[in-house]
Amino acid sequence: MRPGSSPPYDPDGFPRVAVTVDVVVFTIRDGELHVLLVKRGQEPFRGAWALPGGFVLPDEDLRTAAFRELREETNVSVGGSYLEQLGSYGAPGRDPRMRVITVAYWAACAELQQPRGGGDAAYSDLVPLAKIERGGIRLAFDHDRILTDAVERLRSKLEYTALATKFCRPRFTISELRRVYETIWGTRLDPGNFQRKIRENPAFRNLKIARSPSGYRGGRPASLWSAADEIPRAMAPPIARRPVPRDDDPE
Amino acid sequence: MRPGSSPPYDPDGFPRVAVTVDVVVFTIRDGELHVLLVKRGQEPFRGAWALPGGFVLPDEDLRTAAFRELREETNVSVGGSYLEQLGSYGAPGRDPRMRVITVAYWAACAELQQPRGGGDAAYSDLVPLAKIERGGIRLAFDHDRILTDAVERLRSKLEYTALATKFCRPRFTISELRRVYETIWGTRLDPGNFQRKIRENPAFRNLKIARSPSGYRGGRPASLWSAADEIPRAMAPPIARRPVPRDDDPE
DNA sequence: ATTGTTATTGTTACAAATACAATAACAGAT
DNA sequence: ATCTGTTATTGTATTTGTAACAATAACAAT
Repeated sequence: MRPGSSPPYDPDGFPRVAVTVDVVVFTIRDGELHVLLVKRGQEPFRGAWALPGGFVLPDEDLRTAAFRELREETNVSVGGSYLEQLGSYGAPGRDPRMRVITVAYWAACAELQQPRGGGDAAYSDLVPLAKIERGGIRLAFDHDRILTDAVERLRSKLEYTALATKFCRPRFTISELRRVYETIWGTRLDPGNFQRKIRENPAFRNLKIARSPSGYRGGRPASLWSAADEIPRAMAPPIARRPVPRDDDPE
Repeated sequence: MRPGSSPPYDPDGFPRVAVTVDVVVFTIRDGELHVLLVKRGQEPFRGAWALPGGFVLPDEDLRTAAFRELREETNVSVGGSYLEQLGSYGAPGRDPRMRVITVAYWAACAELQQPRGGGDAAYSDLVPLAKIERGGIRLAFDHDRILTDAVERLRSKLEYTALATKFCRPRFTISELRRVYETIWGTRLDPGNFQRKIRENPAFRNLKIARSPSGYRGGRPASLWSAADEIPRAMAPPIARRPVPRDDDPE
């Protein structure tokens, strides 16, 4: 049935459902993958960690709503970042008060400014994903599930797009890029082979300038690279994810 | 903002938004990829082709709603088929009457029974995708866009999952499976190499029985196979999609 | 038996990924 | 200046994977 017909269950012609957006923002800080969370200032789940998000306004695009809620609740703008729709979550009862369907987005960001709570969020901070995955933190609503799905999507999208560049500054060295992969996958990659893969991949552009000497700790200066496209496009061939030697090997 | 707070723009605490589901059902008929469509019996877009779909009921899961609307509008049940969420489409103005956000699903089916219109659908039929892609048919709302996204997802998911089995009966021969790939990709695949790939892939199980002699036109009887899992899981290695020699080669 | 058709297996050539070694380019210490 | 530590980058041999296509096997129909 569509609006216009008159279903018997609702005099208004359609059921009352609220639509929200929630955003999973990933960033790397101190060599660890972090997620941007808010601490809820309202019931239900008051005081619990949750994904930033909220209502879609009457004349607002879903994506726009995601950007806005993020800014309102965390004071974070993810302008040049990658933002993609993850999917919708609408199980009845996922919000104890009423029927709420949420459209989840996820983003990959370089160097986030320090978040600051706002709106319904009492507080906001970047939380290490490892802490959540170890079970140390439980999220409100079904946000655990949303986060799990987002992590899976992030890990797999790293393989076949140039998404990893979004975790770097506009100009980066190949080993910085490699460390992004290693951090998110929890693996170690061969520097030589990785070098070659990036060099031969048209999704990356060599700027042919050496890294400025500021803040580096000896060794041959790396040359700087940038992503060839604003939007991380599909790479051929992909970067293979190794069978995961999970534990950090001591060499 | 979340329900519970009191935004100034709406006395009820949340904006009035309708949520629908729409379903893209793919099947192969007469060696051609078809999509299940309905002919609209109501304004707007009365008489135009559209994806089957409609309102989510107050206590209904999104996926359940997709199954239900499909049954109501087309009389088609996609029980053992693969049904996956595609994404949500919620641009303001995508429905001329009011704000409607739709959650789109897509399905891969073997051998559909003949559809029959019902509910808001005056009529329902399987339409060859080629006809739509050639511009012969325009769909209502933003359903063209949804369909395009679904086709893209289908084509790429064929590569790295055993999804193609869902277009076959529970037991199938390798060449039937190959024809599924060839139909959907519009390519020709080497029978020998394809054979080997399937045989060595743990996502497929050899039943070690030959095809029953009914309805076959000479040649060595093929042995029958089935999918190893109910849900098409990721395959390693993937089946490579060839650079597309688009035109059907005359040999 | 012969022919036509499809399934299945083999073989070879080629392309790509990997492991690992070697070299290059620098900073800082001696 | 030379040495040492560190990182970037290139080279190479080996392994692995893929593709093309030829050959064989198993049947039905004639």
